[in-house]
Amino acid sequence: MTKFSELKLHPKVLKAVEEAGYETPTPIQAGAIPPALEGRDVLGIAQTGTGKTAGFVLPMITMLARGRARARMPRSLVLCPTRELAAQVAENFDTYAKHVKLTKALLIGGVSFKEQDTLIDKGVDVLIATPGRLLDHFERGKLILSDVKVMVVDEADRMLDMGFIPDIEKIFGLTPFTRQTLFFSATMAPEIERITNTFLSNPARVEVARQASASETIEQGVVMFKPSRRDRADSEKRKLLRALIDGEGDKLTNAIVFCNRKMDVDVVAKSLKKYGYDAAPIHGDLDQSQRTRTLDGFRNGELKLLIASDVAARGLDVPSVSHVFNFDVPSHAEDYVHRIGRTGRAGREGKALMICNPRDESNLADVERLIQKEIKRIDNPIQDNAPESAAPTDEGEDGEKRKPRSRSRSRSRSRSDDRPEERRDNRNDTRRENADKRPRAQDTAAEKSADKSDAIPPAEKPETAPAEAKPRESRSDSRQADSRPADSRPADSKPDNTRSRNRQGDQGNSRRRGGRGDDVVGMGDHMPGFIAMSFEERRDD
DNA sequence: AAAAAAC
Repeated sequence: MTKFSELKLHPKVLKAVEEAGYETPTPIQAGAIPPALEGRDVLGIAQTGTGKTAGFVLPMITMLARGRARARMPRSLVLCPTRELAAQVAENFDTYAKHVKLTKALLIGGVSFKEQDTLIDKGVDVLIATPGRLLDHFERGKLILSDVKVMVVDEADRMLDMGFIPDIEKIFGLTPFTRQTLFFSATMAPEIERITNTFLSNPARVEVARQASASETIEQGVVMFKPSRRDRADSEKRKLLRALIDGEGDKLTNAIVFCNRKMDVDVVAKSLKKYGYDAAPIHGDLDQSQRTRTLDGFRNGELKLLIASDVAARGLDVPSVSHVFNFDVPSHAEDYVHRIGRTGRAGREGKALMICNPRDESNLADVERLIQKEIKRIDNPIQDNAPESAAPTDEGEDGEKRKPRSRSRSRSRSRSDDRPEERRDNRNDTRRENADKRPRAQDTAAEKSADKSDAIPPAEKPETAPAEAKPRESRSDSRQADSRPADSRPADSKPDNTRSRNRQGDQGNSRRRGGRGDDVVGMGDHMPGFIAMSFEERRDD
């Protein structure tokens, strides 16, 4: 078997590789490094987790070890589809170029141009970039790509998915015809084939088998989830997730929870946190510093649960994730492979559990067709979604109060004092006057029972926290009025503005929160039935 | 249907 020492890498690169603890290259490395060092174009077809990053980083450092970059004229260029991936490639350069004098710049969006400009001005050997920011620099005239000797396109199929191909073609056009190109893709879609035919010249084609590990070393399971009621589907699904997490016990050292939508990433992360889990969200709408911080924390082991959109599905190198949870069935089957590929890496064991909604069953079938394997059905660990479960347990609050109460609440609510001024002003005058005249101290019980913090939008509605997650006794006195158990309204949940509106006259008892957005303002006593339904219910009707 | 990426 080939060893790194036989690959003609620069001795200083080899030294760094050995110091990092590697001796034997992976198949993609063994296949890509020699032709790359000969100056040939390389077409690498490999999944994530196969070691392809080092497959281009090591030969690049070797080739760049001689010579120096001129101002604004980088000597090499690596393009990545996401910022995290670009950052990760940059780290690889740090690791393997530590004995070589090499300058690099990371050009990604979401951070200021200034530092990037400064580096470019001084001249860099390696430019690692996401396409948008690279072109941005170029268009501002800060960057000259005519001295690029090596260009790498990483995760090309993902670039395709993300609509970056025109940008990539443009960038190809800005670099010299004579450059060397290293091109990596997990699949060879027709469009990718076209690009490679256009921009690669007689490439060495290196293909490694589809990650066997994806379906073999990873234990997979799926829970077919049926909510007891549609309006409880979301919270029950989160409860199921918690049960799945809990069920893994100590075997779960760290995990990624994938959701299909950014909004769900936020909601799930917030919910888990509230229940005392060590969780944080990552997706493309969060600012870059937070993304970086969260990911760093996760890598360091400071963060246990990473709740992620598909920004984290591919390419991210998180060394040892014990579990992957798919909160949703991915709608592109191949995303499933990428997601679960975050666990069971490098021969370690991994476990991937998924929740499947009834409406996602066809997606599940697609996934199974792709991986050519049936995913084991797991019983729903929560057997008692039925009413009685919702009764006296810690779930009680969440389950019990909603529907029956909502009618009367919504009625009395429309006359109560808890509305924000501007909204109250929209209501009819008599009513407003009546409401306003009434001294607070004499608020009727009905009104009091109405004026709880129900304005919390569904996404933010605190779920009842379990006993062990009951922290915050300290509540500001302005809130003491709310006799709901302190634990059911965590201080860090969003609706603070809502609460502060509700402060005065708020002597109510604990009973009336827990609704969703089913209270209506401005409709007097009558509320059309459809208003109380979720969007889903309306659509289905 | 959604996510990602440029300001």
